[in-house]
Amino acid sequence: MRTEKVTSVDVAMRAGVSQSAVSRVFTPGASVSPKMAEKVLKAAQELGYRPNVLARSLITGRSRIIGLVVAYLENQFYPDALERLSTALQAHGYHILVFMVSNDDAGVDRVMGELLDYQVDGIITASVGMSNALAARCAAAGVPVVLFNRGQDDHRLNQVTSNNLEGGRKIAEFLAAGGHHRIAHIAGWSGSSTGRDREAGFRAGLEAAGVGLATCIDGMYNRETAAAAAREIFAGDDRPDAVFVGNDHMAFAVMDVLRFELNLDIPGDVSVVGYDDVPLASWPAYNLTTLRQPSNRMVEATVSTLLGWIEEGSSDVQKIQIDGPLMVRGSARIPEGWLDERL
Amino acid sequence: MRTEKVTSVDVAMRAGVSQSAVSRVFTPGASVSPKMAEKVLKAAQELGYRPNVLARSLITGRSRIIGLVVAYLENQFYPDALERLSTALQAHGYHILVFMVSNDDAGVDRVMGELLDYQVDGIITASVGMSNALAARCAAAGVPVVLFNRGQDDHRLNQVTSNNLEGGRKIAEFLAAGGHHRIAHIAGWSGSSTGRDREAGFRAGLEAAGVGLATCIDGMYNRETAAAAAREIFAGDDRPDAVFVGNDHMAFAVMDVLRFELNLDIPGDVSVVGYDDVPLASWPAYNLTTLRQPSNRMVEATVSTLLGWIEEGSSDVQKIQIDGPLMVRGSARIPEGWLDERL
DNA sequence: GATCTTTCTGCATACGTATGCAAATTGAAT
DNA sequence: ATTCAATTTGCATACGTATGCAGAAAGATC
Repeated sequence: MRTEKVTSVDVAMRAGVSQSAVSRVFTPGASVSPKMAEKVLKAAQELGYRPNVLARSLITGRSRIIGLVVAYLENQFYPDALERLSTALQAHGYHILVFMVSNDDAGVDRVMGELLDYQVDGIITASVGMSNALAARCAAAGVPVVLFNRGQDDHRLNQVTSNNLEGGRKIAEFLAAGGHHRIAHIAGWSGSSTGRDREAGFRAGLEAAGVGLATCIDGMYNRETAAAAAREIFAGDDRPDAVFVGNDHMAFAVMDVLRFELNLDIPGDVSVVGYDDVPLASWPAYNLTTLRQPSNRMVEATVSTLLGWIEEGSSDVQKIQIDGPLMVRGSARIPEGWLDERL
Repeated sequence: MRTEKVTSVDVAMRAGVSQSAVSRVFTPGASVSPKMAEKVLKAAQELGYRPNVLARSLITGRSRIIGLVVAYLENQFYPDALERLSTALQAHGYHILVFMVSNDDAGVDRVMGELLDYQVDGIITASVGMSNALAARCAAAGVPVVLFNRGQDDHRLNQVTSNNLEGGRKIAEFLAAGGHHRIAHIAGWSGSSTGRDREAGFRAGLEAAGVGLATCIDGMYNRETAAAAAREIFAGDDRPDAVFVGNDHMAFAVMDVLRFELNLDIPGDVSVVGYDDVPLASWPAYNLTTLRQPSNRMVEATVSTLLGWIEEGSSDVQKIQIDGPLMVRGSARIPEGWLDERL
């Protein structure tokens, strides 16, 4: 069953030329005469030859592999991003090697070793942080890193996020304008920059509008935790009339609790706002008002940053924040005249 | 910024031994004395040496890379499977290289070339078919293939699916027992074995129960197409009282149309049954009755088949079908006594 | 046609590792 | 201590490709 591979040497013999000639024909921009190219391509065709990427990488030092580190794909935002990233990189001749990881330092640490073993040309972490020691190791290995949807202070790490502060602020403004009085927040994981920034922006926005924040619980970006938080917050008599949930994935769980366990009407009794605008948010069953993270533009920025470092040897660290619009739908009361103003 | 890599030669020099000794220390099962191992590991530690997987692959002929071909990650079933596959393979020291592809022959064809260029040890296609020419090419290259959630006649291709025929039959039985009279089917893509088998099983089951199939439209595994089909089927006066939708992903779209466009009650006016049991199906907003594809067991079967071929040189082609239970929830009328019988 | 440039080709070597073989070391057995 | 077997080690080479260098071929110029 094991099959003899056809190599550049085989092609060279068949075409009656040297191995280097074959190599050059398959190396864009190398110096080859038209008739040499023709001979070689013909022979290659006949033998079914294709260059061995791995062998090539050994000498060029380029593997055309990008390592993607990701903690979980349950939140629809990430498969969506993965699909876009993969497609975009594929168009540039790169491919994604996937590393699933538990989102703690030990897990990331272990995986990062394997990652470097594969001689990846670059690393994207999706919603995963990185110890400074690791950042240093990647830098030492000459492998550029882009944190996707996660911020971090380290001066070696590129990062692409939405403008979470501003996003939180917009949502506060929207809810305040809607005349809500008791506003709650089920926050994103406080161990993540996204969670912290959205909360900070939200708090700042409320303060600016002169409205207080009634309650705030960390939802850990987890469905169960968020559901439990919702039960707790909405148990008492003077329940909130609005809640901003740190991402859509949790917001769906919260809406399920409010509607099906507590029999509350959305948005009649409570307004719910999420963050991300995953596809599901726009499906009628949820119809969730949410702040869009423009994943297409985030992916674009991620890819161009990464390729800039890899192919053009760039070395200025990018900290890119991308603004997204509030997608006003039916899960939250819409302030008088709000939609008109924005047309 | 480019950094000199530390190689086995560097370690050898530092430890005062030969390069081959270093190699052996890092090759499980090789013959090395304890004190040699100690010396080498110490030097390796100090220099931060780790073996280069790519260079290793050049000589062993094993890349420890599995190519995953996938058409789209919108249907939650696939990110879920991807996560499980990646985790399982990681535990065996393999990693997944992702290839996104449009689900037509040309797309698959193009991508399969790139795939082989990377010298992958095996290929998994998720819900993607493969021309016989391609199957032949992979066989010729000695690369085993497992079709995940897709059947195909080719005798060289392993495949792991749920028992789609039986699943379709179970659903028919359930709907018939529920006393439905006008039963419709929005089928999975007829270009796929899963779509065809589920439909065939469903038809057979209905026939066995003496109930006719009112309408059947191909939903192409696509939300929009399925929604359009629902509008068409449920437009007239004598609308169906039940519909089996070829997968959950489409079923959600159908439920949205029924509820929010046509103001029908589920399951009061119409029963809806899906296929897959993705996580979303159990969320209260949909609470979808559906046939579970046990993705954990499907992944297990896929991984063990693949590793059997790769590591033990197995060569019997597996066509594995895994039975799944019907998850009875609230989207379809439950036949009298049905739940009791099954306890 | 002779000379000078330019373009093309082959030779040799390098990338980082694994492994067959023979030499060297160790240990056991006498 | 001597012999023999078993274990460990180093040497040399191979994997499949890219590339600097020098020589060959092909054009360009007069």
